[in-house]
Amino acid sequence: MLDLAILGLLSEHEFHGYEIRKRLRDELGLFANISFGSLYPALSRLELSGAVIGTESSPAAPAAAPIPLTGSLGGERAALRSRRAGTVRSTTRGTKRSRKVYRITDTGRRVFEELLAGEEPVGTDEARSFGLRLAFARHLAPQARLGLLERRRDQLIRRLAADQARAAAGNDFDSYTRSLVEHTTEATQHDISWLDSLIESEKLKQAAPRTESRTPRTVGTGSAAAKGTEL
Amino acid sequence: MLDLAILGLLSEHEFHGYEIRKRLRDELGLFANISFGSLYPALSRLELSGAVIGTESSPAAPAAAPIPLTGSLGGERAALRSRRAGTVRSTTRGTKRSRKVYRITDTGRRVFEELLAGEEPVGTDEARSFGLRLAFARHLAPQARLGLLERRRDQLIRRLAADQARAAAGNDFDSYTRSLVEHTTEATQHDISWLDSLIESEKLKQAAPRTESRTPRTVGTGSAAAKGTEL
DNA sequence: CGCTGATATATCGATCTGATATATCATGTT
DNA sequence: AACATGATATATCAGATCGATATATCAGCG
Repeated sequence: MLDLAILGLLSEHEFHGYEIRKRLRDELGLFANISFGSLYPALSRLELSGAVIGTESSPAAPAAAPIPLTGSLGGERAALRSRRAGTVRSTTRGTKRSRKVYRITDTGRRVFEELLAGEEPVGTDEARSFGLRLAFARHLAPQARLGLLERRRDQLIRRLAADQARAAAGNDFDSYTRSLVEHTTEATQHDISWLDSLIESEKLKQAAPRTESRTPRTVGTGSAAAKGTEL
Repeated sequence: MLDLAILGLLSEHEFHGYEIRKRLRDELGLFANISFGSLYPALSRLELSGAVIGTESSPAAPAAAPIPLTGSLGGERAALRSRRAGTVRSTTRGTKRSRKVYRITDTGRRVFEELLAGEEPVGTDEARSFGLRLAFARHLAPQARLGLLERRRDQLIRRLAADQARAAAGNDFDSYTRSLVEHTTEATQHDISWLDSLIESEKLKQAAPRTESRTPRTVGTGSAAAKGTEL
């Protein structure tokens, strides 16, 4: 889960831990506020497995060139952004505090693709997981993307059936519980409608011979990934 | 969280672990499928702290009366349900497998009331937590109940602001992410409308001097007011 | 008769959360 | 100038939960 989110962010450009947390919170909003107790261990894990490389960007060591990197442009932008736009101050000293900037590796990209195209978890945080995958859906091949949407729809259909069974069986519910069950059912229905519209527009998009410009490394089609047929 | 759910269920009548899991899954639907790795440790915890008492209901010990309880009607029904309706078989041997039936204590009731009336957690599972509290809201005093609803509404208002900030800031989002953000925003708005209607009907209910019959142990604010609505 | 699936309890490792600690710097307040 | 506050930044800890797995009993099915 978190690995996917981190690699997804880092696949666009490099970040340090704190930035990752902020982006996950402010941009996606899927992880309300990733705990540092999740984030930093996850980064260590990923570094250990070779999916990312962390470069110490300490202020006390201006000796060794401050990480040239991919042309340093992405890093520069990130650093600037983290410095809260403005206050040009740079020169030599005082880069706040030593930050460890993480870069994705080729291995990491492969892991990212596997995670993204791989099996979605069922249960507790399927919603969060789906949201995350959808946010990175542009990295999926059209086929895999459609599969993602349809598997999610199936999940929701099952959930709706459960919701309705609850609503039907619960005659001894008090008014609060009944209202809760009804509201939940409606929310699920709303989710399904949304999925339907996503699926429809996705099919339209794939039917039309769109020779779109930016094709950002799609994944998922080639392999023998069990598509919707697994239920 | 789980403690509250367990105590809430047990405050109505006794259950064994497996039943608790089923009820939480089938009736409330808030915990998709409580893990046994959560449930059994939680029961042990609660037993250790004196909030519940577990009685070994082994098939080899038909001696001690199998817990009469609240007139045994509720328990009977539960037992029957768990036995999958029919096959009267009982006599001496083979009651499936030894079950440990948990009963709430007075301490447990006090803990339940504290948990229910206590601070709601912010962050990750505020939604689940609220749903759970709402399902047991009938045990709260009208004042506390209204407070619960209003605090939840405040949470959602803040969440909506965050959602809208995301939607406004995200011009570089792709269509999938944008759709996700929009859908999330709509869902939050829908939640707020729901809360509004709950709050309104709660206020109406409290304005009317309903001297209803069954007052099931309300908690929260010192005032012991009446609570109607068995609808 | 064995197979599958439901009932029932228990434990394990992994992960995630929330809290806390430590440190640097920018800003605002008095 | 002194001081507090709050953002930036990394790290670690205890506790809760999850998903998987193990074990065992029994019902229904073919």
